[in-house]
This record gives sequence, structure tokens and C-alpha cells, in this order.
Amino acid sequence: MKEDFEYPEMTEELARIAKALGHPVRLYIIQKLAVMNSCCYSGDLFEELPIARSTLSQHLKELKYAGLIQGETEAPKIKYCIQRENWEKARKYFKEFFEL
Amino acid sequence: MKEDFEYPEMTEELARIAKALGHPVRLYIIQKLAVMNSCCYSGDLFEELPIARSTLSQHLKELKYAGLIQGETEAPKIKYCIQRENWEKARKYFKEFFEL
DNA sequence: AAATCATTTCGTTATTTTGCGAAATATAAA
DNA sequence: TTTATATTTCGCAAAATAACGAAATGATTT
Repeated sequence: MKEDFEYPEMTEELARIAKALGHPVRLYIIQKLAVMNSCCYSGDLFEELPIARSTLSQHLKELKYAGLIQGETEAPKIKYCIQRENWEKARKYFKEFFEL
Repeated sequence: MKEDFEYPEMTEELARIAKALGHPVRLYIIQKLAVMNSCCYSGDLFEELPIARSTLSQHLKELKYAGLIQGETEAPKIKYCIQRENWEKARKYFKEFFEL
């Protein structure tokens, strides 16, 4: 019974998203990109945030891996924007989770 | 300028909450307690989840630390319920975050 | 007082995360 | 083709997380 336990539908996916949002730097970035509906370059964020470029890059990578953002080359920069499709899905999941 | 950087209001708190929700076991527990509006004992959860009691206890501790749940002694058991006040705050924060 | 029950804390191990600076990559400008 | 620009990857270290079983705790029943 406990061997073949499975989490209900959303649970694992929602946990993954929550985890990706579970760091101030990443939340800050998402806030900027999704909530304020803007795109930006790694360099822009570096100017604002008190962390090294490489650290920032790691966080961007994680958000990308989680599917929440996407990077579009605009050489020599990379323009990061929200990944609308997945973002909407995340919104929906959280909404369901919170008010159901 | 970057030395005295500060995250906007909610950011750190929301990140803390998101982090606490960022694990399937913890999300499952919250789902049970908050969404289904039920309380339960550690033992109940142990029966369902495929993890050791001690591991479960750790997760409960984290959720308690994050302020999302509270434990009320009902000896020799401990009845865990959602911490409504903080839960509503979390809801509000997420709501703001997601639809603003 | 001893045995039982529900749960937590402790000690340990393995893995992941967070952070940095240095070096690498890739493109554009000189 | 060299130089400059923007960003990432690499290699590393420190800290946090996740997991377990064994031992401890605290309350209740026998």
C-alpha cells in the first residue's frame, strides 16, 4: 500500500514550481518578468542584485529549467522573458491549490 | 547601491513560504490540512506516506517553523492543523503575486 | 512502577543548493 | 583579426536539505 503510493496529480509539479520560487533572487526575477510583464538581460539584473554574475546565471538556469522563463539570444546579450504558457499553468495550479 | 540592496516587501517572506511548499511531502500535508480543512496526527500521515516517521517529523517541523501549521497536544498524540492566520496571509501574498 | 504508545530528537550519510572567482564561449565592434 | 562585451560553465567550498534507524521523551494505561 505504501510501496505504490503516488502523489495526487498536481502535487509533484506544483512542488517543483514552488521550489523554483523558493529563493528571493528567483522570486525577484519572476516578479520582474511575470508580474511587471517586462523582459530583461542578465546584466540588468546583475546591476540590481547583490550577487555575482555567475550566481545569477545559476538562478536563471534554474528558472529556465523549471520552465518559468525563456532566453532569447539578442547577441551578445540574452533577453530573458517569462514563459507565458507555463506561467499561466503555474498560476492556474496555485489558484486551484489556494482557493479550492 | 548594491550594498544596501533590499528586496521589496513580500519577496523574502513569500520566498520562505514557497520554499516550505517546495517539497511533495510538505505540499501533500498542506493540501490535506488547508485545502481539505482537516486536522490530523503524524501517525495518520505516516500511514499514507512512503517515508520514515522521523523524516515525516522533520517535514512537520519545517512547516511549523514556516508558520503554516500548528500542533496541539492531545496526548499522547499531537493534532496538526493549519495555522489559519498565516495561511490566509500566504494566500493573500500568492494571490497578489500571481494576478497583479 | 512498569509497559505501551505517539512522536520527536540525535547522529549519521548522501545529495543538493548557494555562492564565488577564474576561465571559457560566443558574438559584435574596432 | 584583435579587442571588447555579455554571459555561461567550471571547479571549488560551505551550508542546507532529505533521508534513515536508534534512542529519547512525555503521557497514558496496566
